[in-house]
Amino acid sequence: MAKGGRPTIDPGSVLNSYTEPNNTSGFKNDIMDISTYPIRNSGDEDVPSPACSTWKPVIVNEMDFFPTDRNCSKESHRVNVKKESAQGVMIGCLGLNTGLNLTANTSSEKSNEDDRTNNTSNKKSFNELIALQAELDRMSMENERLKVLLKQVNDNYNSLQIHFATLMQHQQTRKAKTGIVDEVINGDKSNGGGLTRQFMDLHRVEKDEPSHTSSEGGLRDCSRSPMKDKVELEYKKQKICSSSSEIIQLDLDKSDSRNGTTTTGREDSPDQAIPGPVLNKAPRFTTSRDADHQHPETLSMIRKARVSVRARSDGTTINDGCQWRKYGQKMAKGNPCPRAYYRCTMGASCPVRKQVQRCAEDRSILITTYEGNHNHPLPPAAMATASYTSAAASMLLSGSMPSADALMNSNILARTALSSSPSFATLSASAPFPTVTLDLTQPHNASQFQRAVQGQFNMFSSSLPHFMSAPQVFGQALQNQSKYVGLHSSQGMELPPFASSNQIHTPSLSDAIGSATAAITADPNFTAALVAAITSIIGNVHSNHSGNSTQPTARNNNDKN
DNA sequence: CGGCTTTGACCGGCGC
DNA sequence: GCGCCGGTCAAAGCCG
Repeated sequence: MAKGGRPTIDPGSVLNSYTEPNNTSGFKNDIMDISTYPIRNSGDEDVPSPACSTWKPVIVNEMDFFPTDRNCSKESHRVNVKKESAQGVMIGCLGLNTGLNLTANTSSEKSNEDDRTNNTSNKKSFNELIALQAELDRMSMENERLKVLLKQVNDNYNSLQIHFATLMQHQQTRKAKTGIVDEVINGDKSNGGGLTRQFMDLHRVEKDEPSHTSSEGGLRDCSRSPMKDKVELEYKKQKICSSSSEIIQLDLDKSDSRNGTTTTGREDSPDQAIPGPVLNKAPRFTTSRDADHQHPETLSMIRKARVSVRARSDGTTINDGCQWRKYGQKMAKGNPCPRAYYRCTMGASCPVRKQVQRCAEDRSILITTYEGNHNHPLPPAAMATASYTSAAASMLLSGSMPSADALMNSNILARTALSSSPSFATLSASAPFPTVTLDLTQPHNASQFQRAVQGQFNMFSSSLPHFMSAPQVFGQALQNQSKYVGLHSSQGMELPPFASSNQIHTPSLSDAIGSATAAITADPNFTAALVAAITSIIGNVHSNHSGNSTQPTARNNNDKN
């Protein structure tokens, strides 16, 4: 307990849990966007899973939602026809003669009370008939609508099936090529996690022991009971369908694991030894170049978009340059570590919140999830590193952000960087709110991310002629980052493993990203923040991996000194 | 005394 | 309708 409050458990000692929900609660709110999946024609053959031939889709071609009602209606009308035809009322089951002959009542020349009674009865029956017909029409329309809906669901299901099969094929191909199955982010977590992790489990399922497949795996083990496999697969597919709109799962570890070494920055060219991304699909957010036409839902989604940072830290929270006030702490299901809720107090009514929780599996990992936009200027310390996660967030929100051109460019960077550094980031729109997770627990993740960004910088910067001066931002960014170091050191923050000894003052990229995430939306000019990100990253790369610092790095070092 | 943390209560969404 | 769960509120308490 840092200050005040009733004595209780130290949140720092037990804080956390990965932001991905656990299996029991991580899927209930998931929305699946299958619109981007390829639509299969009804005549297409089912594509069996390469992992298990027993996977057969259940295709429902058509369904009559009101067979009973319709029969009843027909029968009812049939009766009515008999009943009314004598009075000139023509009624068909599928069509109603609206030119009803209502002159039957005119024959009541006797004008006695019996006739009036009969007329009243006839009119009543007629009204009932009209109502029934209307109801029938309504049901028919509803039936047609549901048919269309069912067809869409079937198409989407088939598309997902193809997509899944493609993923499995991709996995097998890559495995055959590399001989090593990737450990994805949080790959050490066997059963926990939400959709992302679940998807990862699918991703890595091929290497799982058969005994592990009872709950999570089993897709490949076709030697087991086909029926059981089918059931499990269907269940898994349902979970995916219900929870996954899309995942861009990037595995950085594979390049290193394949090489058996940790890449060390500048020696490697950005486009070298980095496999292509496991880009399952494009983000579901369609690109909109017209900010004025943003839908309220989209804007709301932007506000709700979250950036999660996984970083090793012994402190209760990572220092991100912002001021936070804790306003709550809860025990999250599936994680023995409590989740702490913080609110930004730098602005009068700043809506930015963050959640801090320790990873259940590895409590040295602190997961910080940021949400919201700062409505106040940020200190340089926060601004400098805010952009680290800007790229990730921009990728997450690609096409949904107001500034179209800038975001397109930022997406270029984000996609390039992240695609070049698989496993550094996991993008998930499946959660209740779209979330991009930056995993900085692996040293090479950070270094590869830096390297990837660096390699793309020239191309990227050329497309941003209107951006603010990169060296300017760069110098300030690194200067500000250097200020973090002492603070973090005093808080027991660990230095990044990739930082060389002679650069002991180089800030932890994890911390930097943490602070960046906190301030991710602080800058209304998102592109400027993105430039700051690029330049900062480049600076870090140079300062971390090269004694021959580039000018910005040297400048930074000078600033630090 | 102001500012902060702690923590139980409360609220709303969601699934059954 | 009920229970679960995540998120938030606010009173209580602590510290400088």
